[in-house]
Amino acid sequence: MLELTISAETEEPRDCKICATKNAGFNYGVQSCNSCKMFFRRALDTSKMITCKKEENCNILDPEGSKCRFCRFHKCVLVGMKFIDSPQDPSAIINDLLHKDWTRNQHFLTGKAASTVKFKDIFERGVFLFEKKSEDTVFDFYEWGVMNHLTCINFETSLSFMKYLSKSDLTCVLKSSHLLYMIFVTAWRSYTAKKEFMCHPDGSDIFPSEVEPSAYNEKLINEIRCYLLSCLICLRVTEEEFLLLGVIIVCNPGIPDLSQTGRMLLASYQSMYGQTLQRYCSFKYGSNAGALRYLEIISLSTAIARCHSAIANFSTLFPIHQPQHVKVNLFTEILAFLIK
DNA sequence: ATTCAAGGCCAG
DNA sequence: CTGGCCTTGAAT
Repeated sequence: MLELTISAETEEPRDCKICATKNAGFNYGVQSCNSCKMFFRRALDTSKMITCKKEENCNILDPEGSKCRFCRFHKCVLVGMKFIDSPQDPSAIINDLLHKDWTRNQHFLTGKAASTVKFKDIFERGVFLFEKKSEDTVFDFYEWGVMNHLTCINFETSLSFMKYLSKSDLTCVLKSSHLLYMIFVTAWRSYTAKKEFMCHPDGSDIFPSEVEPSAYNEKLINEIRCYLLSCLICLRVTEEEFLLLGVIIVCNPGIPDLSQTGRMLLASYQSMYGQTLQRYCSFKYGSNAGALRYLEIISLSTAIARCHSAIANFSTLFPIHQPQHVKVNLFTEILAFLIK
């Protein structure tokens, strides 16, 4: 009787939660064999993309599916393997973001989109090719807009957690979060240039020149131009706060259509960046004022969402009020895809 | 954590 | 078919 209970309890739960090998140990917080531990460690180490050649649902338990690195890695995540070293050094995280953001801004200020860029390539994973633009190049609204999209997407996809996401999850993230992030970047850029309304680096408008402001509700136009920017000015947002809130927005796990592993991955990274922001705030403002400050910065995302919704309203009204000025180009294609 | 031999995969 | 490169799992 006693013997039966022991054998029943000791044999089953010892299996590796990923590949079902007997006599698994305990690694990364999960019952797992040594091979899966090594596999997981290596998958985290490499900066290379891991992809599935089939449908991203290979069965790790059958010998055929067990060869798929993507599906094995995602099963590791699914059964709960911890993939973030905790706790992370806040200054290392911030420095990494500073560097990525600097690169984004350089591309935006000095580059132009390569002529080969097509709409269908934009939301795929990969590095965009930017060409140097000459000193005397003058961008119109649409050219600034395309560069803003491309450089922001390039930044977003360069974030460390993006390489873990499946193709469809990557598309979900970009489709739901990219425009919010780009709006925030545009407001930040105008804020650092000490402007009182949103504009491009050369001071040109964030509306196409053919837009006739009097055809629209003045409140709507002002909301897009000024509301978010006035929040940044009012809060005197620092660069670190901008960078961290930016990634917190990009790794929002609450967006629709994500796979379960995608949600878990994003949630962990969002929490890591959130903790970094908390620690930054309490370091900079003291622990009491820091807690309040953290909430103020987080609540900026409401202002970003408000601007986003105003832009969505505007782009619905534009073809109604000024149908003769509707254009089809790369910028309007991207916007239509994001707002639909 | 690092090292190593074996096996798989791809290009020539 | 062959050689080189990469991944893997077990041993150190």
